[in-house]
Amino acid sequence: MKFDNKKKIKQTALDLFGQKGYEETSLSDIAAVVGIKKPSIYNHFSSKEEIFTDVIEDLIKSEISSYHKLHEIEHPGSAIEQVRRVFDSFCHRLLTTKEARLWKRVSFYPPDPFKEFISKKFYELEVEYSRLLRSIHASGKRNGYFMHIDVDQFTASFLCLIDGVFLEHHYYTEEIFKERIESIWKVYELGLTNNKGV
Amino acid sequence: MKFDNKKKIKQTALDLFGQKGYEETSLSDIAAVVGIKKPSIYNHFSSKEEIFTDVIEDLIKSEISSYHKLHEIEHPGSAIEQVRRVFDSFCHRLLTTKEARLWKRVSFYPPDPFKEFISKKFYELEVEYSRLLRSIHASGKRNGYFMHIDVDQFTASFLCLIDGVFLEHHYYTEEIFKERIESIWKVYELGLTNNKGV
DNA sequence: CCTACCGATCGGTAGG
DNA sequence: CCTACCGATCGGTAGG
Repeated sequence: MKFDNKKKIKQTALDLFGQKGYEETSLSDIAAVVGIKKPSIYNHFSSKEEIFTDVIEDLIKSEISSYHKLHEIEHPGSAIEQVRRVFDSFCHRLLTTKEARLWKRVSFYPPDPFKEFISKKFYELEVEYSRLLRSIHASGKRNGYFMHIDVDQFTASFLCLIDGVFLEHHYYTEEIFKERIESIWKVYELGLTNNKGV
Repeated sequence: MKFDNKKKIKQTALDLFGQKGYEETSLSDIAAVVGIKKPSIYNHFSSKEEIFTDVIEDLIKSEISSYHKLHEIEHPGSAIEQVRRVFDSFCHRLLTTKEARLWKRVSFYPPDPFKEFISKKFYELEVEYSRLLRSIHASGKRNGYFMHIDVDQFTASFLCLIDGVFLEHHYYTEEIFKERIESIWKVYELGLTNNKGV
């Protein structure tokens, strides 16, 4: 394949940028994994920055298309079951894909030359998150859920939950983490289903 | 003052390590802010790594003593009011101190040579968090709160809340952030005060 | 795709 | 506290 190494460079960059960070990953590191020498990278990319933007661009596209899919499929069950399903799907993606690992790192600590670029991409993704969550909130509301929770409160609390879970995943071992997820969900679910005034 | 510059180096390192990260901060950067030349740093520290561990050690001590204080003072009001007060105090610390900014960065993405060191310090802090939250849970329980939430669920959900809030702070402007905090708290409070079965 | 090389910068040392 | 310097490594280029 003619473009095999270009793909390999991008996959390796995705992995190493996510593991060690952009600045801490050298082009020699990437070349070594691909099995070529550093200058050969310049046959495919004109700079390290171009590799980064290419990789991020790909990753955003795949995130967006995955949220589109989540949005289009049928959502059987109660609103709470739907939220739980989206929660699981977000968590799974967040915890298992290299794309999510890199995206979280750079949205949290963007490398200096990319601050503006990252924040633009961040708001593109936000649109997708919000669309999905708003639609769940609306359909839940029609069925008598979310009595004391408006759509902005729902969206904000859900995204905070996801972010918190993501951080916890960094701190704890797999076993402890799974227990914690259930504890966290329990309290969140109690919040969503509270039907009396405060 | 004889140790003036040693203090200045540590304060500058605290600031720059938190802003740009450990690897991205050079000793020349630090020296420039302090107003000396790079080699003069070695009059006070034997290596860059020593500066880092010194700074982190200080920061952990000050975090722990601040949680001791939170733990010792009187906690008037309902359990929910107490939790909100601790929430505000965590948030305030997290969002305004250089110590918290650096600590979050390195606990989340520890520089390679310090992975073990950081994880040891992380568990020291956990002990303090847990002590405080467990005591609030116990006193709340005695007054009829937390009917459906055991102490581990409370602790896990509270720490997740705090971590989520911390990430949100990175993403949004101050105004949007303050709205989001209230939305997030609203749902969390509904969770804590839910008195009916699910 | 490679070897050979560039200027800049890094953490750290020598010597005063 | 400084100047002067070290070996290593960085992103990137020349030339084939």
